[in-house]
Amino acid sequence: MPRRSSGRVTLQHIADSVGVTKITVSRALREPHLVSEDLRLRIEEAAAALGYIPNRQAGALASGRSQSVALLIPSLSNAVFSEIQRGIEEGLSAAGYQVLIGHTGYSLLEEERLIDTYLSYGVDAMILPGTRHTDQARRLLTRSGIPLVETLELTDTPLDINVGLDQSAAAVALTEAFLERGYRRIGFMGARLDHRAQLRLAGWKRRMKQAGLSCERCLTTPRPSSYRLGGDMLASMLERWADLDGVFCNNDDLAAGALFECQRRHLDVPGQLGLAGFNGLDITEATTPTLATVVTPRRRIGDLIARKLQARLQGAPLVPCREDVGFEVVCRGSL
Amino acid sequence: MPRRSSGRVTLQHIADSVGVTKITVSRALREPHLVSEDLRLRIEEAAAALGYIPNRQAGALASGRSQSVALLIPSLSNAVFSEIQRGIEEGLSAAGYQVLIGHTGYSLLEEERLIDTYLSYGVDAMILPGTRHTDQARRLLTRSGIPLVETLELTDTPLDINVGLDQSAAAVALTEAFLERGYRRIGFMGARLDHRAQLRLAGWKRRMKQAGLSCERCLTTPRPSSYRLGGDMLASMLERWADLDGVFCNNDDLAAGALFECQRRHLDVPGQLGLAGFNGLDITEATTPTLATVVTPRRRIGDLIARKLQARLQGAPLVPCREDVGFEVVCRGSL
DNA sequence: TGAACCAAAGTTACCGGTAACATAAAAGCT
DNA sequence: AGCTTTTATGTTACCGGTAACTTTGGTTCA
Repeated sequence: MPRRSSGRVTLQHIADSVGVTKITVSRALREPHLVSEDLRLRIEEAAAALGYIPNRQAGALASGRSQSVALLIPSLSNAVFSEIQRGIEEGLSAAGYQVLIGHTGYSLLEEERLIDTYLSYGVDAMILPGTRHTDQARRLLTRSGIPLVETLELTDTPLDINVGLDQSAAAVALTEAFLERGYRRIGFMGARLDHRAQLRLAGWKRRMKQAGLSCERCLTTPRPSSYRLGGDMLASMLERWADLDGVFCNNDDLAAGALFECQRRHLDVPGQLGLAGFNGLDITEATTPTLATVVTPRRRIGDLIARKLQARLQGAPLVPCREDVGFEVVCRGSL
Repeated sequence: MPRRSSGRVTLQHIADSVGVTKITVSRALREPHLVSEDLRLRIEEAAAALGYIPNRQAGALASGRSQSVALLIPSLSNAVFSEIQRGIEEGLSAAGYQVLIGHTGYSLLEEERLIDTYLSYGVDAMILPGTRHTDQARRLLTRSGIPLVETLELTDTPLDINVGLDQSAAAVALTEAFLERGYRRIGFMGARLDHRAQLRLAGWKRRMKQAGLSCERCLTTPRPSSYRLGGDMLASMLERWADLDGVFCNNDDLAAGALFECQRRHLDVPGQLGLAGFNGLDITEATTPTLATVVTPRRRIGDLIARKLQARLQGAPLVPCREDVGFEVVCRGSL
């Protein structure tokens, strides 16, 4: 296997073509003010003419900074993250960082594997979904010494920066909305229960118990959530608990699926059955009727993460912090 | 700014602790069969005990191979890609490759920028959405000499590997389905027309003209597609062309949004208006009625890309090739 | 006029690995 | 036994950049 000495243009090539040393070229490209106007122009010209592409691996190796940040998300198909990501990316790319995306498939073990991988890529910071990690993951993260962000949920013991919302309180508030409207035999439907989902389930249970109501009408599954699944689960629930008068769906996809199933059965929503989802995705405003949900300020989460992280990357000290971005219960047509 | 000589464990540390040179450690970890059993075990033990994390930048720099592949997608929120990606990732991660995801935001210029970035990361291959690129992008790609994949659409002049389907023919076939069912005043609705969408529009037009029907009932917008937008656009179209009897929606999101709008207006689908989407996402099987669509074999595309790419990465020569994965028109309840 | 300073380049060493070749000891073969 | 092979390890150089320090020559200013 021969070395790839291929056609790749290096700093040295530019240096030779201009008649200087490579460090001068490096400076001209990174810190132009340190190089004389005339020379700088000749170097830039030569770089363009030769088609120079910097080698970030070499740069990162030499400088100890990779100018990249890892963003771990549970699943690419989880729409909740696309807006968060947009905020992060806009903020960080302006500061010259590249965002590397990995997805954990909702598995803490896979998260651990990814942490290892991205550390070996030398990322300068890492953004994680959630606040629960394997012991080994915690060890790796702590040892690495890089800035960290845990997001979506809140914790009392953040590793570093924590930006999220109280999932459980949000679930309580949404359950409250059911109660205010007179629903009593309210069920809960959840798929692929990650920690956030479990917190929401706990919130629903808490509020139901507090109201002296039964929590038995609860159906969960480890399968990934989808529209179809929402419909199937609703069917099961109606069969099992014929007196059901409302369903708290763990997320908007399930809620939409449940709504479609109601339409199929000519079951009036919200008259015969109240429905609500969680997250506030686009679809909740589009269906007929529109879907009640808890809107999470995802874009703001992304922006906030970018801001906080930049400060840390620029040397702000590690002071574990916790930012509650809040939530908003939106009661649309389905309640 | 001090060098990050921090606590990071290197091959040398392991070597010192075991009493060998670092190349032996390197070998023990990468090519275990070349190192004696006893020594190998001691090295592995030391590596684990010290918490060694390899530095891929250094490895890539020295070997000229980064064991990573860039996957460019138009948008993270585009569900069409999540399955394609799953196939790619499963195939390539088994072969030890890391998939780096970037998103172009449907912009060829942004794609060009990303190509530059990922080349500077030294990726060993690149997977691109579509077959159209800026001149500069083509130049960069060709010069890089790495294996390339262009996907989703087909071209007669692939850069390297081309895996996709004939978008225009698929649109013709779907239009055909409208015609067979007696629809005549069929409109077309499209948002954020990337090249694939334009090809579909062209297919619709072709078939309509061939049938001697009008193509005037066509509404497009550069805005990103969403459920809401589908509803809004349908409203505009109904206002403008009161006699509309069917709408070919450029994708499933728009189709679902249009369906929701019909429900709001108590407009019977498919009785008063026929609807169809494109891609075959989960939602098309969930709505009431279910949505007609063209199902694209996304998972197969992903698998095929992984297979073809692996061959190239293992040294198969560059022989431009074109793989047509086909499509399937599925007429569900909305037609 | 000469010490102090600054701007603009250059020298050297090093980041943490891997390739390619070299060596030493053990094993196989006639 | 002596020669070739094989196996297990080491030596050296290099990948393509950057940090830190040094050199050179011109300015500033008392």
